[in-house]
Amino acid sequence: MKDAAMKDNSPKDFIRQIIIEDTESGKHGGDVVTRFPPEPNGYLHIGHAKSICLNFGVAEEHGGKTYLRFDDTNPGKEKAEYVAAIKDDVRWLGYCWDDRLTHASDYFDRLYDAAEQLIELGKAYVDSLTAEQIREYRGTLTEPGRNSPFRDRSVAENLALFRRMRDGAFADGEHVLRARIDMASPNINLRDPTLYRIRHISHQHTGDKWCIYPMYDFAHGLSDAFEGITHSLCTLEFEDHRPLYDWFLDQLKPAHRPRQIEFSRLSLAYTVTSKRKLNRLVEDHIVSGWDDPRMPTLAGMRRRGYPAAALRDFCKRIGVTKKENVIEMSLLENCVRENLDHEAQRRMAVIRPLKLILTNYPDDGSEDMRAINHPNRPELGDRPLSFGREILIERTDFMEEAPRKFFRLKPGGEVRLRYAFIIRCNEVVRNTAGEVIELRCTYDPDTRSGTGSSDRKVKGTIHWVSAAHSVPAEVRLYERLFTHEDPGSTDDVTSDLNPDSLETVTAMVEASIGDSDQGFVCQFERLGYFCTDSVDHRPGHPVLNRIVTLRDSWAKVENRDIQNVG
RNA sequence: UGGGGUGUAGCCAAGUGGUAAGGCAACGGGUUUUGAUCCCGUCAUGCGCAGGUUCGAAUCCUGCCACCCCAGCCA
Repeated sequence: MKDAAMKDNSPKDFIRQIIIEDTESGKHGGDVVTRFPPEPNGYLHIGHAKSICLNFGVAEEHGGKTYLRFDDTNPGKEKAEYVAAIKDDVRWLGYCWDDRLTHASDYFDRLYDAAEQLIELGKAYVDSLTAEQIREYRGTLTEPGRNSPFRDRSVAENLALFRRMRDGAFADGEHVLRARIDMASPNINLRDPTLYRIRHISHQHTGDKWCIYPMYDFAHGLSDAFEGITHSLCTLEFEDHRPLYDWFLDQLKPAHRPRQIEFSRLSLAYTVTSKRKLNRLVEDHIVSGWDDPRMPTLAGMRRRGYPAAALRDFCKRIGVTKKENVIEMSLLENCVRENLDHEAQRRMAVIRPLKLILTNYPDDGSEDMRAINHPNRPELGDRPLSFGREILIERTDFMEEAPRKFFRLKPGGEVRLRYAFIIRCNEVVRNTAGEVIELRCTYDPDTRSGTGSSDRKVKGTIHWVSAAHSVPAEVRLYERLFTHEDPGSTDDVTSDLNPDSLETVTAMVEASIGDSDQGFVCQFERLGYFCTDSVDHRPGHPVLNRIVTLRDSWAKVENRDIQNVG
């Protein structure tokens, strides 16, 4: 009964449909075992989140297991720093691999044995051509390749040579081990792919134990088999590799036979998801690091304040198909806002302050207002908010020549200061340059918020902060890092960088922000969602990252107001 | 010019022979002491194109077209 009620009837993507068919038919004894196999050569980005949520999600749905496996077959590109960061990111996203943390390098011994087995089967040989010669012999997309002159070495000779490769008898590049398949195959991956290459370099996990390293195609499918992976989910570019993936299983007949299924990568508009390019931003100090809040990495998004739940929701909403896709930024931001709207307490802040004097308020007077922490969640309580004669408001909340649809403050106009009084603007004070530097207003004492007499309605409500009771905070406002929707099409990402991607300003915020603990997330009324920076947080003078703006249309409303002036 | 994939709205995405779900975006309206949230409404006579089969086609057949991936001793 309870199970039926909890049954998820949402439409299933094609991978989930395959898995349901497999479990119902009893394939693999009904088990579901997946793996997330990153190469530790960089930090994880938003694109990896899709794979993580898919692999861990699909296993969870069937009471299955998921391995976190580091695909570390190419030392020199890989670092222990990256494996630590990847573990943090997967954990942060909310997934748990328990004791299933593995490395392709954990299987180097077994992989080596499998290679010898292939040699004995006559299905692999040591080739002594140079890399360039191998390329020439491979043929082209339209022309078949030619057999290497070393293709027919005897099993004994191959075995001897391969063992000497392992024992360090040769320099890098002198020999490789190749599969003997078909140099004329229309699928280039089947034209005797390389299985092992010589690399005299130390490995982030196995140190100097090995000087030969297996290639992805050879290591991956067998690692899947060793771990009992039932469904090996990978991206579309490996589709052509599937015949090879299956070939190894056909030759070596491991006890367990996994199945590779491909799906399309996530691409996000205006976002670079290439480790090589992201690495360059870090190396060139264009950003402060992999966790710079502008970076599309999971570490960057975490530091920026994106909730992990929002990312999980995003991955659920984008779906899983085989179609190339470009997801709009607005979908991600909607997921973030939706999650934050429920969680974030409301506060007031002023980013571009404009001084406002209440001429009929006592000179040294002050009083505490009550401000609720969340308009839709009374259980989150309220807080005192100090009011005084000198108030700071957002500069854009005042317009001298306002269009009719502008219902914030204008000369002679009335507006409510949220949680406080209705005020009227009587006088505009300018400096010698003619810029507005101060507003002189009067307040209506009968309109105090929360009192019975505060029924009087005005069209606009603006936020504010008391000059005497607010504290400064460093606030980072982010625009998109890249200017083009598909920055991946440009090889030089730096030419695509938005110079205005980061604006740091000092804002005046409620004192309660300055006192808040690390990790505080709030919505500044009418400014967007912010969080205290997990790295730079300083009590009393917090550093705040803007997570997302309130809504895209907000910017448009402001533009419309401005346009209407002329 | 070889092989492997993919085409449903501005962006995603269901749909599996019975008359085009849903989300984001956009637009219009209502509530609101945040121009937020929330609520209501509008948004594909049409499923890459052209034929065909069928009482009936996004779904089946044929032929085209477009786009993506593959020639690392990267993953």
